[in-house]
Amino acid sequence: MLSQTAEYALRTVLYLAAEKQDTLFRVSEIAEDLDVPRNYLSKTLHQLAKAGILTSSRGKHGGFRLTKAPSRITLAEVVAPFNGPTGARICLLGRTACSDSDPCPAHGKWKRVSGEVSTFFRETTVGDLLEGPAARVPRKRAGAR
Amino acid sequence: MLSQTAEYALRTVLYLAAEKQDTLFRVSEIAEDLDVPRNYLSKTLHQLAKAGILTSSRGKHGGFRLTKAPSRITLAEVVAPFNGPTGARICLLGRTACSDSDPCPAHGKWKRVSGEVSTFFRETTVGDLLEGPAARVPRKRAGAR
DNA sequence: TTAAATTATCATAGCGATGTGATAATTACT
DNA sequence: AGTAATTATCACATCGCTATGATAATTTAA
Repeated sequence: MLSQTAEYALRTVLYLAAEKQDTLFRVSEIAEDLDVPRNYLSKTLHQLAKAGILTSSRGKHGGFRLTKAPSRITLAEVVAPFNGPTGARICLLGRTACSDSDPCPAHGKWKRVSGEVSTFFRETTVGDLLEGPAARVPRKRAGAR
Repeated sequence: MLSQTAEYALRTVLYLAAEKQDTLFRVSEIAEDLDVPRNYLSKTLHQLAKAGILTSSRGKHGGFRLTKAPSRITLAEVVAPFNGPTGARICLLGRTACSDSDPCPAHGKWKRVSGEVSTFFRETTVGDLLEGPAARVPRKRAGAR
C-alpha cells in the first residue's frame, strides 16, 4: 500500500510522537530502534524536514524532532513526499482523464472505495494513532536480532 | 494503486469482455487498441492464461479469449498474478504480524478501510464494470498517435 | 583552535518492474 | 512440404526505489 520509504517515514513520525517532543533524537537511535537502514533513513528524515514535518538540528547534540503536535499532523502530510496513494491516482484503469463527467468503466464503483482511502489519510492524524494500542514500539533488547 | 502490469491485465480483460467472447484476439490487435507495449503485453497475457483467466491459441489464426463469462471473473483474480494489493498487505506499518489480537497502532482504524478495498476487488466482477459507462474502449483511428 | 558528534550530500550499487528485440515453437493454409 | 502468422520464450536494456559507504558541512565543547 505504502512505499517502503513512506512506511519508514510514518513509523518514525509515530515513534517521535510517542516520545517527548522537545528532545532531539539521533538518526542512529531511531534507525536502530525501528530496525531501518540508517543512511537511508537519514535521507528520508531530511525529506520530512524539508516538508516541514520534522525539524532537524546539525552538529553535536543534533537530531530530529516533530515540528507540530501529533494531533495536527495528518497521515497524508507524512506520506505525501513519498508518492503515497492518498488520492492522487483515482482512476483504477490509469486514465489521465477520469471524472464524473468523463468516467472510465470502473469509475462509479471505484470512486467510493478510493475516496474512503483518501479520506482516511487526509483526516487521520498521528495523534489519532497514538490513541491506538501499542503506540509505543518497545525498544529492542541489546543484541536482539 | 495497481501496478502497471496489473492495470494492463485489467484493461485487456475488460476489452475482451466487451467484445465477442468466442473469437480470438491477437496481441498486436489488443496492444494497439489499448496503446500498450506489444511484447510486454504478450508476457502479461501469457501470465493471465497460466492463471486460467484467458485461453490462448498458438499458430496462425491464434490469439486470446476469455475462459469464463465476465460475470464470473472477479477483479481480484485478474490482478492477483501481479501483486495486486487485494488485501494481502493489511498492516499499514509493514508489520509481519498485525492482527486484532496483536495490533499495530494503526490497526483499528486502517482495518476498516483496507477491508473495503479488499472487498471491492473480491466482489466486483468484470461483468459489473461492463455495466458502467464507456465500457467499450473506442478503437483508435488509424494513424492516430 | 581542535576534536568529536551529528546531519547533509555525493557517488554508486542491487534489484525488481517495465520495456524492447530476436528467436523458437506451433498452427493453418496452400 | 513449405510458407506465413501467431504465441512462447530468451536475452538484454532501462529506470526508479532501495540501500550502502564515503565525504562535506555544521555545531558543541574542551
